[in-house]
Amino acid sequence: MTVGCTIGQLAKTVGVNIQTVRYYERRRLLGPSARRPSGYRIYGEGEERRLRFIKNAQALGFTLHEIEELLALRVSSKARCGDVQRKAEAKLRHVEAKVRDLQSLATALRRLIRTCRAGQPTDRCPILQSLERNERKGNNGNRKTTR
Amino acid sequence: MTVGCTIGQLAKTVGVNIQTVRYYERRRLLGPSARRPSGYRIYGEGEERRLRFIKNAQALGFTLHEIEELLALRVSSKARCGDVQRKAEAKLRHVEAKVRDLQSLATALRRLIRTCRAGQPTDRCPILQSLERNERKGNNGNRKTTR
DNA sequence: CTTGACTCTGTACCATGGTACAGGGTGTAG
DNA sequence: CTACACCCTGTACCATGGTACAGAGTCAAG
Repeated sequence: MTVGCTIGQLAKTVGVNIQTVRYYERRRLLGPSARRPSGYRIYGEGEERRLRFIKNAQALGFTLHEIEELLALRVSSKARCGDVQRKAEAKLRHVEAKVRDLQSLATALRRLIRTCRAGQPTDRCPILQSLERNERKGNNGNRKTTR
Repeated sequence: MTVGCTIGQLAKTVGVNIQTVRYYERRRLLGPSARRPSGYRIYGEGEERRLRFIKNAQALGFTLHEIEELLALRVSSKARCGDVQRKAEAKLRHVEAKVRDLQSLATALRRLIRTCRAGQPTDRCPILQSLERNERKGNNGNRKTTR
């Protein structure tokens, strides 16, 4: 199965837009294993696995650029598991920081909801006030946490 | 302090690009409190707080569009805690969902990191291998988790 | 041989969140 | 009065991750 499929078949089986597959080719992430004389792209199982790799890594929050690096690691015979591990750990710290930030926001929202006595004007809302602070304690000027 | 500062002073004290301040004005997020006869924008403490609000909310992963909604709540003098409460509850569900997404992502990353034996060549790296799988179980086709 | 579905390339467009000019006017210190 | 830093508007451009369309060629069924 999928021994020499077209771009449309590949896109369908993996669940991706055809345009997106071609976009990945422009980004040098994917590329067909061959072309028919007519110019039609031919994809094999390797390419299907590679495309799934891209989509799965993306679902884990990696950017296409980071995925490019992971793919390079995978291909490089010199690279070691430790290289991948370090990248994953960096991403994990990234994600954990964001979770903490969001949880403190959720806590603030819950507090607001609890303390909200209907009738009080919004200029005393604790969450809104908290967003005006300057501190940025845990997250020292480092926005772009996950993006 | 900051009783009638220019755009450059505002940008500097909050740590934002001048162009970005003007961009927020185009997006109807900020706006100066007044203009000098020459057309120079004048910003007061209220605007500084508002700008910090935007940056803090952004650091927590809110889009500019969502921030617009939060600001609308804060600014409206007619808005009551009841209004805020409903918005806050919606926002909370939003944030909680985001936290869940990110936590499952973190769990997946941790699992991968644990199983990684660092001396191994990358063609046997469990992280990379797992990224080729088809399953997508916890996170059913729901990418765009963080973006 | 025709028809319809599919593919090709190239280019344009979308949203998001900015950033960078160009070509002018303003404000103030010396 | 002159410099120089700053501000104005308008427009263009950047990256990211796609998506769409035009106009042409290809493939397989009937």
